[in-house]
Amino acid sequence: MKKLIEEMNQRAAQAFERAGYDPSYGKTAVSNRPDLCEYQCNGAMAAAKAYKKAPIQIAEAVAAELAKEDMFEEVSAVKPGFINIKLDREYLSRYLMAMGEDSRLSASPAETPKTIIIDYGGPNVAKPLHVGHLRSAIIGESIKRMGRFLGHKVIGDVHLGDWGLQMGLIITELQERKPELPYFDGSFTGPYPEEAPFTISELEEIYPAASARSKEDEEYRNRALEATHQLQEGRPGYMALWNHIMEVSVSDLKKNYQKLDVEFDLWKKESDAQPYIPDMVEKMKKEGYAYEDQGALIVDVSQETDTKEVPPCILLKSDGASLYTTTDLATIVERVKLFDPDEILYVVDKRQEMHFVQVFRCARKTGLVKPETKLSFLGFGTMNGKDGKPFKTREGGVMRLERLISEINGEMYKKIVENRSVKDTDAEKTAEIVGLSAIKYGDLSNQASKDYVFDVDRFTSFEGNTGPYILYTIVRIKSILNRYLEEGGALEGSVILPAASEGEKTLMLAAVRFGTMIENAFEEKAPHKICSYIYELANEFNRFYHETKILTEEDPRQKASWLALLELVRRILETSIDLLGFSAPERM
RNA sequence: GUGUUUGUAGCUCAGUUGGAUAGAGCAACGGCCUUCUAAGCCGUGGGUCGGGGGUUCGAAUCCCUCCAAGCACGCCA
Repeated sequence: MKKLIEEMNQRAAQAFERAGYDPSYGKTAVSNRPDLCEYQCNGAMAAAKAYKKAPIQIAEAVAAELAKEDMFEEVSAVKPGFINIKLDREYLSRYLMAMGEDSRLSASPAETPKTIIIDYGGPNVAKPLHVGHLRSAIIGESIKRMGRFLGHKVIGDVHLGDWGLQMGLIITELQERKPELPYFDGSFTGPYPEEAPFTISELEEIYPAASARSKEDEEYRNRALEATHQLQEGRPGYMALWNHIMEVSVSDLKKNYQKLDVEFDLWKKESDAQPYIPDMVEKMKKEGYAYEDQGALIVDVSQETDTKEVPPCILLKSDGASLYTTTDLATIVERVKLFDPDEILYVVDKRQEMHFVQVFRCARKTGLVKPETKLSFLGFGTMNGKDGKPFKTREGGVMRLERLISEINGEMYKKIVENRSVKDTDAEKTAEIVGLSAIKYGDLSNQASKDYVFDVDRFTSFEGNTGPYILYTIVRIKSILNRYLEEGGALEGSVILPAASEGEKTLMLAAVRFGTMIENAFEEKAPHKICSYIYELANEFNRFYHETKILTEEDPRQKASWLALLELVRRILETSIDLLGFSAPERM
């Protein structure tokens, strides 16, 4: 369905035309001065220059034309040349009813649906998820949901790190500890044991230990590098170990992502891209893109316009092994082959931006992707503690995601039990739902690209711009709706009457903005715009709620109208939080 | 050093892509519950939008410059 603002723009354009001006000046926007008007059009001031006329003169002429439309309650031209607009109440209520009929709540589905692969997650196997993985998961999941809501085909890929040096480190450390295992015996002909020689917790302890040692012990590090290389060459014992690591690790990862309500369509990994490397490298060599430099095989990706030096892409190290870059390029080859995507979006720590600039340039230059395929990078900032430094545990270590979640849930549980008389059986479940909203909303309400302060106390608060506040508002609405239904009321076919008060109209005007908001949020890959929108909508609802006694209203048509409005607001809020990646409980 | 990002109220953040008097929340203070969840609502105080220059009817927003902080800069991922 047509969005209200589009309808208004069209009328404004016509009004400009009728008044003798170019219709392109007829752009309207939500007012930034709600005390003066609901919508504004500033086109007269822009037109003043072109037509060499006083802006107020133009504004008055256009306003006179605009006032003829029954869509508006009031149109006026003000001082320098603003055109101030108030919407007609009947028009508004009719529009809201139409919105209620629309499965997308007035958002337009994409004209040309695209296939978009989102690469988010990026955890390494054998390493526990820590807070660094949180942002990628949360932001990526939200963008995935937004894209789908707008009709795109969005494929989420976890893109596991299973092939780099960390695997060599684990193998080396394991050999150090249990040299008698057959995996290290080059003459062993198999079969290898079916049972993994470690548990997930052992694995999670092995990696950091190995990583720490490799930083101090050069000989050890070289062995790890060699093991990595041999794994990549397909040495049977190492492959068998790799399989064990994968099994143990992936099931653990799946469990953890599930807790976050983050779901990947693909559980692809770096190693899946390996088969594509030889041909890709060969092709780049043959076509003259790749050449040897200081023993390594590189592709120059610098451009004339660069304001600084962009180092070349290293395809193969001097020892012949591939790297992160190689794998990412080969992954692009694989994705193009399997899905022919219109866009590949990487939701990654912004510190990796340079790496992706190189990869994208290389992929374009060497023709890995079609010229029209978009390769985009959404870099997010660091999650800091209250001290403004990267988030750590109290002891100064890396905070595991599991622990963060359980601490938040514990905090939430305490508050719920303190404040309300929910049955104890519900409290824990509710704490999980509300806790997740606290984490996700706390993250997503900030601009993705900026660093932000993760403040447990603030995020778990029920006051202010927080997830729990939004949920509380939804629960309030649901509670009224349920009561109404229990009384035998019905929501179907209700007529939404013109706003009976300013508060109600303000709520309605906020509701109407959903469609433009969500399209813009997806366009800009900006979940925080959903947050600020629903916060505003929730505020307007709470104001309305406070001044309006809904269930005791005596006029049945008015009552039914308000409930229809509440149902619409509920749907907008619940749709929005679903797009953010969390949900609301029935009670809290 | 080069490049890049950021700098808005005591704190945490918005700012509809150049519009009117820069907004929220927290914290502080003061009101509102026999009535749909007070986990709420209403109000008060709080600002040289890092500094300076420029572009124009109009700048937190665009350009220049300086200051401060973060981050990245060839075989880690």
